[in-house]
Amino acid sequence: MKQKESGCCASKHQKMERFLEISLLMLLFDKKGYGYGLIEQLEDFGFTSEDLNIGSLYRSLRKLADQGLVSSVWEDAGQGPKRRVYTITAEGKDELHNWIPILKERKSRIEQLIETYEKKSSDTQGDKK
Amino acid sequence: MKQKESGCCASKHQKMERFLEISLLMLLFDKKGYGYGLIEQLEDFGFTSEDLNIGSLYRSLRKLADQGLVSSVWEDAGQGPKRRVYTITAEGKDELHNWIPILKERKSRIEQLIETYEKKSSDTQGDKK
DNA sequence: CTTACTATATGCACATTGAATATAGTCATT
DNA sequence: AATGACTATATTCAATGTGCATATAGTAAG
Repeated sequence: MKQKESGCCASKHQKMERFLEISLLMLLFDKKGYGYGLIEQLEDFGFTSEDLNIGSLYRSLRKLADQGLVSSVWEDAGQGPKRRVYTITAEGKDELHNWIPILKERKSRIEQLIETYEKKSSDTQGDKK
Repeated sequence: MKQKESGCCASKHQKMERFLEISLLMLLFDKKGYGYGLIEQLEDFGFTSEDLNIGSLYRSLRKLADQGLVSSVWEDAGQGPKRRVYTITAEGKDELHNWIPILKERKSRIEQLIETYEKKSSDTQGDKK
Protein backbone atom coordinates (compact mmCIF):
# COMPACT_ATOMS: atom_id res chain seq x y z
CA MET A 1 0.00 0.00 0.00
CA LYS A 2 2.78 2.44 0.81
CA GLN A 3 2.08 5.84 2.21
CA LYS A 4 2.21 7.54 -1.17
CA GLU A 5 2.81 11.24 -1.44
CA SER A 6 0.72 12.30 1.50
CA GLY A 7 1.61 15.94 1.04
CA CYS A 8 3.84 15.84 4.06
CA CYS A 9 7.47 14.83 3.94
CA ALA A 10 6.78 13.43 0.51
CA SER A 11 8.92 10.55 -0.60
CA LYS A 12 8.63 7.41 1.38
CA HIS A 13 12.31 6.83 1.07
CA GLN A 14 14.43 8.13 3.84
CA LYS A 15 17.04 10.06 2.02
CA MET A 16 19.67 11.86 3.95
CA GLU A 17 20.08 14.41 1.19
CA ARG A 18 17.12 16.16 2.72
CA PHE A 19 19.06 16.83 5.87
CA LEU A 20 20.09 20.17 4.40
CA GLU A 21 16.51 21.14 3.63
CA ILE A 22 15.36 20.26 7.10
CA SER A 23 18.22 22.20 8.62
CA LEU A 24 17.27 25.21 6.54
CA LEU A 25 13.65 25.03 7.63
CA MET A 26 14.87 24.78 11.20
CA LEU A 27 17.01 27.91 10.87
CA LEU A 28 14.16 29.80 9.26
CA PHE A 29 11.67 28.60 11.86
CA ASP A 30 12.05 31.62 14.11
CA LYS A 31 13.81 34.19 11.97
CA LYS A 32 14.24 35.02 8.33
CA GLY A 33 17.53 34.49 6.55
CA TYR A 34 19.27 34.69 3.20
CA GLY A 35 21.37 32.17 1.33
CA TYR A 36 24.85 33.41 1.82
CA GLY A 37 24.25 34.27 5.47
CA LEU A 38 22.73 30.88 6.26
CA ILE A 39 26.02 29.20 5.45
CA GLU A 40 27.68 30.00 8.73
CA GLN A 41 24.52 29.31 10.68
CA LEU A 42 24.51 25.82 9.20
CA GLU A 43 27.70 25.14 11.08
CA ASP A 44 25.53 24.81 14.16
CA PHE A 45 24.12 21.67 12.57
CA GLY A 46 27.51 20.22 11.80
CA PHE A 47 27.91 21.44 8.24
CA THR A 48 31.45 22.43 7.40
CA SER A 49 32.68 24.55 4.52
CA GLU A 50 34.07 21.34 3.08
CA ASP A 51 30.86 19.40 2.93
CA LEU A 52 28.51 22.28 2.21
CA ASN A 53 28.19 23.25 -1.40
CA ILE A 54 26.96 26.76 -2.17
CA GLY A 55 25.19 25.63 -5.31
CA SER A 56 23.26 22.99 -3.42
CA LEU A 57 22.30 25.55 -0.82
CA TYR A 58 20.68 27.88 -3.31
CA ARG A 59 19.04 25.00 -5.09
CA SER A 60 17.60 23.75 -1.81
CA LEU A 61 16.22 27.18 -0.99
CA ARG A 62 14.62 27.36 -4.42
CA LYS A 63 13.16 23.92 -3.97
CA LEU A 64 11.69 24.87 -0.62
CA ALA A 65 10.20 27.96 -2.22
CA ASP A 66 8.75 25.92 -5.08
CA GLN A 67 7.10 23.68 -2.53
CA GLY A 68 5.63 26.69 -0.78
CA LEU A 69 7.50 25.96 2.42
CA VAL A 70 9.27 29.31 2.39
CA SER A 71 8.63 32.65 0.71
CA SER A 72 11.19 35.18 -0.39
CA VAL A 73 11.60 38.90 -1.00
CA TRP A 74 14.52 41.03 -2.12
CA GLU A 75 15.88 43.18 0.63
CA ASP A 76 18.42 45.94 0.58
CA ALA A 77 21.17 45.07 3.00
CA GLY A 78 22.54 48.60 3.39
CA GLN A 79 25.96 47.10 2.92
CA GLY A 80 26.71 45.08 -0.20
CA PRO A 81 24.33 43.67 -2.81
CA LYS A 82 20.67 43.02 -2.25
CA ARG A 83 19.67 39.75 -0.66
CA ARG A 84 16.87 37.35 -1.33
CA VAL A 85 15.50 36.94 2.14
CA TYR A 86 13.55 33.81 3.00
CA THR A 87 10.73 33.43 5.51
CA ILE A 88 9.16 30.16 6.54
CA THR A 89 5.47 29.69 5.75
CA ALA A 90 2.80 27.94 7.77
CA GLU A 91 3.19 25.00 5.40
CA GLY A 92 6.90 25.02 6.07
CA LYS A 93 6.30 24.83 9.81
CA ASP A 94 3.92 21.94 9.28
CA GLU A 95 6.47 20.16 7.14
CA LEU A 96 9.14 20.61 9.77
CA HIS A 97 6.77 19.36 12.43
CA ASN A 98 6.03 16.27 10.41
CA TRP A 99 9.71 15.56 9.95
CA ILE A 100 10.40 15.26 13.65
CA PRO A 101 9.10 11.71 14.10
CA ILE A 102 11.00 10.66 10.99
CA LEU A 103 14.18 12.12 12.43
CA LYS A 104 13.52 10.29 15.67
CA GLU A 105 13.11 7.02 13.89
CA ARG A 106 16.26 7.59 11.90
CA LYS A 107 18.13 8.38 15.06
CA SER A 108 17.00 5.15 16.67
CA ARG A 109 18.01 3.17 13.61
CA ILE A 110 21.50 4.59 13.79
CA GLU A 111 21.59 3.90 17.51
CA GLN A 112 20.66 0.32 16.89
CA LEU A 113 23.40 -0.08 14.32
CA ILE A 114 25.96 1.25 16.78
CA GLU A 115 24.68 -0.98 19.56
CA THR A 116 24.68 -4.00 17.30
CA TYR A 117 28.26 -3.33 16.33
CA GLU A 118 29.38 -2.93 19.91
CA LYS A 119 27.73 -6.16 20.85
CA LYS A 120 29.11 -8.09 17.90
CA SER A 121 32.63 -6.74 18.19
CA SER A 122 32.82 -7.53 21.89
CA ASP A 123 31.63 -11.06 21.19
CA THR A 124 34.63 -11.62 18.94
CA GLN A 125 37.10 -9.79 21.14
CA GLY A 126 39.13 -12.91 21.81
CA ASP A 127 40.03 -13.30 18.16
CA LYS A 128 43.39 -12.60 16.70
CA LYS A 129 45.45 -9.44 17.21
CA MET B 1 42.45 20.50 3.15
CA LYS B 2 39.58 18.07 3.26
CA GLN B 3 40.09 14.51 4.30
CA LYS B 4 40.35 13.23 0.74
CA GLU B 5 39.87 9.60 -0.02
CA SER B 6 41.77 8.25 2.95
CA GLY B 7 41.02 4.64 2.03
CA CYS B 8 38.47 4.35 4.77
CA CYS B 9 34.85 5.37 4.47
CA ALA B 10 35.81 7.15 1.28
CA SER B 11 33.69 10.12 0.30
CA LYS B 12 33.78 13.06 2.59
CA HIS B 13 30.10 13.61 2.13
CA GLN B 14 27.77 11.97 4.55
CA LYS B 15 25.32 10.26 2.34
CA MET B 16 22.58 8.24 3.84
CA GLU B 17 22.49 5.97 0.80
CA ARG B 18 25.36 4.19 2.39
CA PHE B 19 23.18 3.20 5.29
CA LEU B 20 22.24 0.07 3.38
CA GLU B 21 25.86 -0.83 2.76
CA ILE B 22 26.76 -0.36 6.40
CA SER B 23 23.78 -2.44 7.45
CA LEU B 24 24.88 -5.20 5.11
CA LEU B 25 28.40 -5.18 6.48
CA MET B 26 26.90 -5.36 9.94
CA LEU B 27 24.80 -8.39 9.09
CA LEU B 28 27.77 -10.09 7.49
CA PHE B 29 30.05 -9.23 10.39
CA ASP B 30 29.51 -12.49 12.23
CA LYS B 31 27.92 -14.78 9.68
CA LYS B 32 27.77 -15.15 5.95
CA GLY B 33 24.63 -14.39 4.00
CA TYR B 34 23.16 -14.18 0.52
CA GLY B 35 21.19 -11.45 -1.20
CA TYR B 36 17.67 -12.73 -1.10
CA GLY B 37 18.02 -14.00 2.45
CA LEU B 38 19.44 -10.74 3.74
CA ILE B 39 16.23 -8.96 2.91
CA GLU B 40 14.33 -10.13 5.94
CA GLN B 41 17.34 -9.71 8.17
CA LEU B 42 17.46 -6.07 7.12
CA GLU B 43 14.13 -5.60 8.83
CA ASP B 44 16.07 -5.63 12.07
CA PHE B 45 17.59 -2.34 11.00
CA GLY B 46 14.28 -0.77 10.13
CA PHE B 47 14.13 -1.58 6.44
CA THR B 48 10.67 -2.44 5.24
CA SER B 49 9.66 -4.19 2.06
CA GLU B 50 8.40 -0.80 0.90
CA ASP B 51 11.62 1.10 1.22
CA LEU B 52 13.99 -1.70 0.32
CA ASN B 53 14.57 -2.24 -3.34
CA ILE B 54 15.86 -5.61 -4.41
CA GLY B 55 17.85 -4.14 -7.27
CA SER B 56 19.64 -1.75 -4.91
CA LEU B 57 20.41 -4.63 -2.58
CA TYR B 58 22.23 -6.64 -5.23
CA ARG B 59 23.98 -3.57 -6.50
CA SER B 60 25.18 -2.75 -3.00
CA LEU B 61 26.49 -6.27 -2.52
CA ARG B 62 28.35 -6.06 -5.80
CA LYS B 63 29.77 -2.70 -4.84
CA LEU B 64 30.98 -4.06 -1.52
CA ALA B 65 32.59 -6.96 -3.36
CA ASP B 66 34.26 -4.60 -5.85
CA GLN B 67 35.71 -2.70 -2.93
CA GLY B 68 37.04 -5.90 -1.43
CA LEU B 69 34.92 -5.52 1.67
CA VAL B 70 33.16 -8.83 1.11
CA SER B 71 33.94 -11.94 -0.89
CA SER B 72 31.47 -14.31 -2.49
CA VAL B 73 31.13 -17.90 -3.58
CA TRP B 74 28.31 -19.86 -5.18
CA GLU B 75 26.76 -22.31 -2.80
CA ASP B 76 24.22 -25.03 -3.32
CA ALA B 77 21.33 -24.42 -1.00
CA GLY B 78 19.95 -27.97 -1.10
CA GLN B 79 16.56 -26.38 -1.59
CA GLY B 80 16.03 -24.02 -4.51
CA PRO B 81 18.56 -22.33 -6.81
CA LYS B 82 22.19 -21.77 -5.95
CA ARG B 83 23.05 -18.74 -3.94
CA ARG B 84 25.90 -16.29 -4.13
CA VAL B 85 26.99 -16.30 -0.52
CA TYR B 86 28.87 -13.33 0.86
CA THR B 87 31.48 -13.27 3.60
CA ILE B 88 32.96 -10.16 5.13
CA THR B 89 36.71 -9.65 4.69
CA ALA B 90 39.23 -8.17 7.11
CA GLU B 91 39.00 -4.97 5.08
CA GLY B 92 35.25 -5.04 5.46
CA LYS B 93 35.56 -5.28 9.21
CA ASP B 94 37.97 -2.37 9.23
CA GLU B 95 35.60 -0.34 7.11
CA LEU B 96 32.74 -1.07 9.45
CA HIS B 97 34.89 -0.17 12.43
CA ASN B 98 35.78 3.14 10.83
CA TRP B 99 32.16 3.93 10.16
CA ILE B 100 31.17 3.82 13.81
CA PRO B 101 32.44 7.29 14.77
CA ILE B 102 30.77 8.69 11.65
CA LEU B 103 27.49 7.10 12.67
CA LYS B 104 27.88 8.56 16.12
CA GLU B 105 28.43 12.01 14.75
CA ARG B 106 25.44 11.67 12.48
CA LYS B 107 23.33 10.57 15.39
CA SER B 108 24.32 13.59 17.42
CA ARG B 109 23.55 15.89 14.52
CA ILE B 110 20.06 14.48 14.28
CA GLU B 111 19.66 14.73 18.03
CA GLN B 112 20.63 18.36 17.88
CA LEU B 113 18.08 19.06 15.18
CA ILE B 114 15.37 17.46 17.27
CA GLU B 115 16.40 19.34 20.38
CA THR B 116 16.56 22.60 18.48
CA TYR B 117 13.05 22.04 17.18
CA GLU B 118 11.67 21.23 20.58
CA LYS B 119 13.22 24.34 22.03
CA LYS B 120 12.05 26.58 19.22
CA SER B 121 8.53 25.22 19.08
CA SER B 122 8.07 25.57 22.83
CA ASP B 123 9.26 29.18 22.60
CA THR B 124 6.41 29.97 20.24
CA GLN B 125 3.86 27.82 22.01
CA GLY B 126 1.63 30.82 22.82
CA ASP B 127 0.98 31.49 19.15
CA LYS B 128 -2.26 30.81 17.44
CA LYS B 129 -4.09 27.50 17.35
C1' DC C 1 39.06 51.78 -13.65
C1' DT C 2 40.17 47.89 -11.64
C1' DT C 3 40.29 44.71 -8.11
C1' DA C 4 38.15 42.26 -4.38
C1' DC C 5 34.23 40.84 -2.18
C1' DT C 6 29.26 39.72 -1.43
C1' DA C 7 25.39 37.42 -3.27
C1' DT C 8 22.57 34.76 -6.26
C1' DA C 9 22.05 31.61 -10.00
C1' DT C 10 22.98 28.19 -13.66
C1' DG C 11 25.35 24.53 -16.63
C1' DC C 12 27.25 20.19 -16.98
C1' DA C 13 28.99 15.75 -16.27
C1' DC C 14 28.49 12.13 -13.29
C1' DA C 15 26.48 9.11 -9.66
C1' DT C 16 22.36 7.07 -7.30
C1' DT C 17 18.01 5.42 -7.26
C1' DG C 18 13.42 2.93 -7.95
C1' DA C 19 10.91 0.37 -11.01
C1' DA C 20 10.68 -2.73 -14.41
C1' DT C 21 12.43 -6.43 -16.66
C1' DA C 22 15.55 -10.38 -17.80
C1' DT C 23 17.44 -14.82 -16.82
C1' DA C 24 17.35 -19.15 -14.98
C1' DG C 25 17.22 -22.94 -11.73
C1' DT C 26 13.90 -25.50 -8.49
C1' DC C 27 9.64 -27.41 -6.78
C1' DA C 28 4.95 -29.21 -6.78
C1' DT C 29 1.28 -30.71 -9.44
C1' DT C 30 -0.55 -33.00 -13.02
C1' DA D 1 7.56 -33.78 -19.11
C1' DA D 2 4.80 -29.75 -19.22
C1' DT D 3 2.99 -26.16 -16.56
C1' DG D 4 3.10 -22.60 -13.23
C1' DA D 5 4.75 -20.70 -8.86
C1' DC D 6 8.64 -19.50 -6.47
C1' DT D 7 13.58 -18.54 -5.35
C1' DA D 8 17.55 -16.04 -6.65
C1' DT D 9 20.54 -13.04 -9.09
C1' DA D 10 21.35 -9.45 -12.39
C1' DT D 11 20.70 -5.61 -15.60
C1' DT D 12 18.47 -1.72 -18.07
C1' DC D 13 16.37 2.72 -18.06
C1' DA D 14 14.63 7.16 -16.96
C1' DA D 15 14.52 10.41 -13.42
C1' DT D 16 16.65 12.74 -10.03
C1' DG D 17 20.43 14.48 -7.13
C1' DT D 18 25.15 16.10 -6.69
C1' DG D 19 29.67 18.60 -6.73
C1' DC D 20 32.23 21.64 -9.23
C1' DA D 21 32.92 25.25 -12.10
C1' DT D 22 31.29 29.17 -13.91
C1' DA D 23 28.18 33.20 -14.88
C1' DT D 24 26.14 37.47 -13.47
C1' DA D 25 26.03 41.57 -11.11
C1' DG D 26 26.02 44.98 -7.47
C1' DT D 27 29.13 47.22 -3.88
C1' DA D 28 33.32 48.90 -1.74
C1' DA D 29 38.09 50.34 -1.69
C1' DG D 30 42.09 52.18 -3.81
